[in-house]
Amino acid sequence: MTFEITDQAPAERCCQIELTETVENYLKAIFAITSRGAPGSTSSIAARLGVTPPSVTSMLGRLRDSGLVEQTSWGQVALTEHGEEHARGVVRRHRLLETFLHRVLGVGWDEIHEEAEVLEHHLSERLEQLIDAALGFPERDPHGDPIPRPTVKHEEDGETPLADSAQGDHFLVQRVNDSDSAALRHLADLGILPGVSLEVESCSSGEGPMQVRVRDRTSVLSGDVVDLIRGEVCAQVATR
Amino acid sequence: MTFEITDQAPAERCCQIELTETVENYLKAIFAITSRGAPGSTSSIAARLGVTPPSVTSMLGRLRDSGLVEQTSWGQVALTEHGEEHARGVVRRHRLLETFLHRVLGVGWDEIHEEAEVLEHHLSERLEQLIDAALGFPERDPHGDPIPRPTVKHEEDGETPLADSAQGDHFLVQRVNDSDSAALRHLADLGILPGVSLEVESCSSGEGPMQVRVRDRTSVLSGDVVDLIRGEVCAQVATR
DNA sequence: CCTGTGAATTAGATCACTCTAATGTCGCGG
DNA sequence: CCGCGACATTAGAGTGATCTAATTCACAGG
Repeated sequence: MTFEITDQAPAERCCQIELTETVENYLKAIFAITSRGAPGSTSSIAARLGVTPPSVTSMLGRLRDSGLVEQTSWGQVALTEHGEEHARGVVRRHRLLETFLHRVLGVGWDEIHEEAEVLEHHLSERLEQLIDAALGFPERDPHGDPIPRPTVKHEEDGETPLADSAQGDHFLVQRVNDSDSAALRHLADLGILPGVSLEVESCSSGEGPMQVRVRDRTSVLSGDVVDLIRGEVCAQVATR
Repeated sequence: MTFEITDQAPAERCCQIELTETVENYLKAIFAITSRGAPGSTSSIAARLGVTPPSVTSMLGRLRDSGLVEQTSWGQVALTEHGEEHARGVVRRHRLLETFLHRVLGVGWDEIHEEAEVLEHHLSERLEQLIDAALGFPERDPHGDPIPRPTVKHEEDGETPLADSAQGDHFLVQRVNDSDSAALRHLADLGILPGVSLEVESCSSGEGPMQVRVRDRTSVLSGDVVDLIRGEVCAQVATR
């Protein structure tokens, strides 16, 4: 029986840890996992970051000591208020950068993610603000994902996965997960972008591939690709 | 027809060391020191990077093993061809970024250095090229420093230090060292920018302060500030 | 109620980068 | 020619981030 009380004052002894790129990536991973409702397990974090579970355990110890995460049950963690704030900041910079690179430098829809993935950790607050202003305080990035305002909570995952729609449904694409360049190119080729409406022509039960129609073109999307798309199921919709 | 393809990938062997931010900063420091003609001593590198001499010795060992520097005599190093190429790449990205931040985001003359100092290590080749093109392939950054072309050698230090000019000389400012924000603000206040011509009204022998006139305004520059300015001594010049 | 299984953790090691303290090496002035 | 001062290097240690291998833990099936 361990003495896991750790009731040390949750006072403002927040940041004894250095917010390195590594730490930010851990926070971002935990944020991404837990904001979808999934529990923040050691192995899920390890899988997402491409490291081994022991590495995660070790880092979680440091994050816990700095008050950025808290243990909820055995092997489960959640971000504290502080940790979530930092994580949202990283996401904000990521999406601002994507928007900036796309609009200002013309970097392709499918390439901005990798660039932003690096730069998000090295953008000063000043540049973040300047970019935000230069873009006219955008609310969504080119993939349709919402750009969190600084320190203001936002709804990360309001939309429905495409996989949840049924045959015959009309589906308004609002967001496309940006982590896979090849998939993004593929979707762009098919005309599947945020703001585009499509119709579900057939779908296997469960999580198989789907056949969808965009305007007059029918395409088959693999299950993996389907999982990247979120939006709204619409009873009746006019093609935009 | 001979098949002399044996030596096809010599570039592959060079990088057994990871080009981390730290390594790039060492290369940049050595480049900055040796391109001024000074010998690359352990302590000068240590001083420039704000680390202790033993740290430098240790890093130099790794750089030597990777063929990026070579020992010239006791405690003296110089960049190899490879090392210099990398160093110039970093300088190129630094100056491109300064130009970009200044022209596109309107970041102040005196603030771009700190931002570029971080971002230079995280700019992909693709973004480097896009920024270069978006700026119209600039040849000099906002401080007047030349932007090296990729892989093409350039003359780093063709100009004369202001300190070398004599009383009565007309001096065309071409470059202002970008490492000191406060000095840059001060010089901008005095109207001393690249492309501006000034007249030396008086100077102490050696390296003391100087009194200079820009248009109709006379200013006294401390020795430290004088050392930041490079340009050309002109017999006769029209104020631009 | 016990045990097997899978996940989490601990143990022990490595590598990069840094430090302080101790030692080595050069070159110059007496 | 010797020693002294300045500089470089070696020795030894610490931190961050990672790994593999061994161990511990929680829970479910028999």
